[in-house]
Amino acid sequence: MRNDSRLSRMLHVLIHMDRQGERATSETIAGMLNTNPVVVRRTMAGLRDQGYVRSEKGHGGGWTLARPLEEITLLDIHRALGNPSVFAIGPADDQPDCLVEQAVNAALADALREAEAMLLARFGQVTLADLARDFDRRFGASGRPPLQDEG
Amino acid sequence: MRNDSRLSRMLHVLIHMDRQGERATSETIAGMLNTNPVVVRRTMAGLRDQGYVRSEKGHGGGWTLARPLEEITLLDIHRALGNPSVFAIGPADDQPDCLVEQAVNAALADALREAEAMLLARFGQVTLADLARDFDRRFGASGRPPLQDEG
DNA sequence: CCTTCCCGTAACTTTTCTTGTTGCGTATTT
DNA sequence: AAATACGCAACAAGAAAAGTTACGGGAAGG
Ligand code: FES
Ligand code: FES
Repeated sequence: MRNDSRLSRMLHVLIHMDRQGERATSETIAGMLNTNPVVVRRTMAGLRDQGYVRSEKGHGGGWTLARPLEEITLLDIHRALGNPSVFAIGPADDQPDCLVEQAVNAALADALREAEAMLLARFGQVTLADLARDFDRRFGASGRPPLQDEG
Repeated sequence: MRNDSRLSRMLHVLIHMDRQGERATSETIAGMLNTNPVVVRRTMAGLRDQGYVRSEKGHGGGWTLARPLEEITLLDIHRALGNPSVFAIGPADDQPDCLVEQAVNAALADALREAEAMLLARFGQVTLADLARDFDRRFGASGRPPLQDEG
C-alpha cells in the first residue's frame, strides 16, 4: 500500500517558504517537490482555504505564508489536507451483518481510534516553527551557520 | 487511499473456523469473504508459515486452526501478514538531501513511531478469544443464545 | 490405479486510486 | 497588449491491490 506524502510535502514547502521569504510560484514549488505545478495548486488549495497560505494571480503572483510558522501545527496542515485517513489498515466492510465481523471491526476500530487520537494530539503540539528550528540545528551541525536565527 | 483489510478478514475467518470447528476449504472461506480461493490461500499462507493454521491437501483437506484462539493475538496475525505498514501517511523521500525535509521526516517519523508502538502494544494484548467472547455477547444480545460458551 | 478433491504457485488481467498532464479561463502587473 | 500565474475541469498515465486462470502436486476413496 502506498504512502500519502502530501503532509510531508506541504510541511517541507511551508518551511522553505518561510526561510526564503519570497513569493513562490507553483512551478518553483513543483520543481522542489519533483512534481507538477497543477498538483501543487491542488494540494495547496486546502491550505489556502484554511488561511495558512495566500495565493496571488497574475504577473509577480505566487504563494505566500499567511501566518507565522509558530501558529501552524502539523495537525492544522493535516486537517487542511482534508483529514485524510491516518491508517493503512481497516475493516473489510463498515456495516457487516456478520456478528463475528462486527466484533472484529469494533476491536480494531477501538485500537485505531486510540492510536489516532494520540497521533493527532501530538501533531497538534508540534508547530512548523519547531521543525524550522530543528532544520537550523541540522544546518548548523552540517558545517555552515544557519541562514537566519543566528540569535 | 484504500484500506488494507487483510487483518480484519483473517481475524474474521479464524474466529469462524474456531466456532465451526470443521475443516474449511479455501473456497468456503472465499465465499465468506466474498473473494477468491486463490486470494485466500495467498493471505493464509503467512498464517500457516507462522504456525497459526494448518493446511491439508487432497480430498477432505482444507484449513484448520493450529492453536487455540486464546494463544493468538491481533499482533500475531498482523505480523504473520508481513507487518504491513500501519499508516497511510509517510515521507515523500526516505533519504532526502534537503535538511528541511530531513527535519520534517524526523518529526513525522517520531510521532508515527510512537503511535505505532501504542497500537501494536494494544494489538498484542487482545487475543482472538477476546473477540470471540465479544461475538458471543453480541449473539446473545441479538436474541438467540450463543452456539457455545454458554457456561 | 484412477478419479476427485484441495492446496501451492506462477503468470496474467482487471480494477481502482493517485498522480501527472493538457487546455483554457481569468486576474494582475508591466 | 503582452507576459505571468493561479483556478479548474477533463483526461491520460502509472502503480498497487485484488481477482483470475492455469497447471502442478498430494491425499483420500472407490
Ligand atoms: S461471514 Fe458468514 S457469518 Fe461471518
Ligand atoms: S527542496 Fe528542500 S532544499 Fe531544495
